[in-house]
Amino acid sequence: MLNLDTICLGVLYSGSKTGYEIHKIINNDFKHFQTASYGALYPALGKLEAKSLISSKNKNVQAQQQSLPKKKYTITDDGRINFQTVIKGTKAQERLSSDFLAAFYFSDHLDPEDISTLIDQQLSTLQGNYKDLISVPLSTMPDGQRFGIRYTIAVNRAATAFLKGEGRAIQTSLTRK
Amino acid sequence: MLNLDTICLGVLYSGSKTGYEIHKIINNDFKHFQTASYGALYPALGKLEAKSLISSKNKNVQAQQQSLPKKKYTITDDGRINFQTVIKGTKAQERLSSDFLAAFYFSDHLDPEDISTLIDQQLSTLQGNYKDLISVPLSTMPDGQRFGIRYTIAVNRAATAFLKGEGRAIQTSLTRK
DNA sequence: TATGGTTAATATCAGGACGATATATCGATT
DNA sequence: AATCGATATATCGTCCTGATATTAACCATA
Repeated sequence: MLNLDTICLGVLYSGSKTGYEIHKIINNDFKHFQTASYGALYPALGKLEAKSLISSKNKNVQAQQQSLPKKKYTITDDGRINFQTVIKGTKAQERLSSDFLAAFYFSDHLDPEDISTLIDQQLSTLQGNYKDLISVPLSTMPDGQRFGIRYTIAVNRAATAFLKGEGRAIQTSLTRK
Repeated sequence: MLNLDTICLGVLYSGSKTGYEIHKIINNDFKHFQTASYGALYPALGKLEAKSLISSKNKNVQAQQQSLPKKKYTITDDGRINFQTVIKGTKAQERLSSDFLAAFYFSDHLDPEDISTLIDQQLSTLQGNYKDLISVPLSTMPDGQRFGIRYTIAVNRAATAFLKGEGRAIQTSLTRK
């Protein structure tokens, strides 16, 4: 699986950014396939800098001995080479971890209201994601990125349709017990 | 998110099992929503036993000082109570981490053959998953579990259909560059 | 101009989880 | 008797999450 190091290099490929900005990009633009916490991000950036795949420069020049330095990170030539190599070797792996499906697997231990709540929560998550996905400017983005968004929309639609069509049925079926 | 402790309790709820058996159940029956490595599983079982939510017994009685003990784990009454509580409080959260979509996001750095390979790999993964999903005995399983399988099948079908329908188009579109 | 609230920004830590590696046991076939 | 695949436990380095803490910059309004 791709690790956060590579994702960071990919984000920095198009221009220098602060850790905070990288975090925002990953958890907004990439959120349908990747997220990252600060607890993972800053160590990753530190490691990349130690390996000279990125470099950093303080935003405020005179703020030498500031306690929180506010750096801007820039990808190096080595970093670009490393990214190209890794991304070309990437396999189409993916991993889903779903509490929604886990809860359903163990639904013997739930009562009908719980089932109802789960379906409502899942539908609301799906609809939130959908809203985000259709709001991205498809026409102005690269083909590969657009393809990813449209793939994700197709999957999202199927999930929503299934829940809307069969959600009620499973609730009544489970209520009958 | 549900952690592995709860998943283990859920697996042991229906009967005593070895760590190896628990691993097999999670990575076969649960694989569409959860996986677990041994490196996560054995520490989790140790922790659960320390908390008296499960107990263990050596399979071979006379094998006291055996180097690898071969234990069978059993859920305790406290374990059952804990599981019921946690599963009832579960929210419909899920997290996808996809190298397939990440690679597409960065497809500027790939050439047409790479794109081709990625789509083939993803289709083959989807078809493998599909085969597994339709081979489970839907008619004899609890409603909640069947619902989860059918939901997963619906999503899988949509993904496959999208890739089959539009995969060729994206390849030619990216080749034109 | 001060002050105070929101957003921008960096950092660390405990606890979970993965992936690789090592090792031991068992049953069946050769 | 040998050996091979399946069963089985365990640990370690590394990565990631989620929580928490702290600091800096920006801007409105009193």
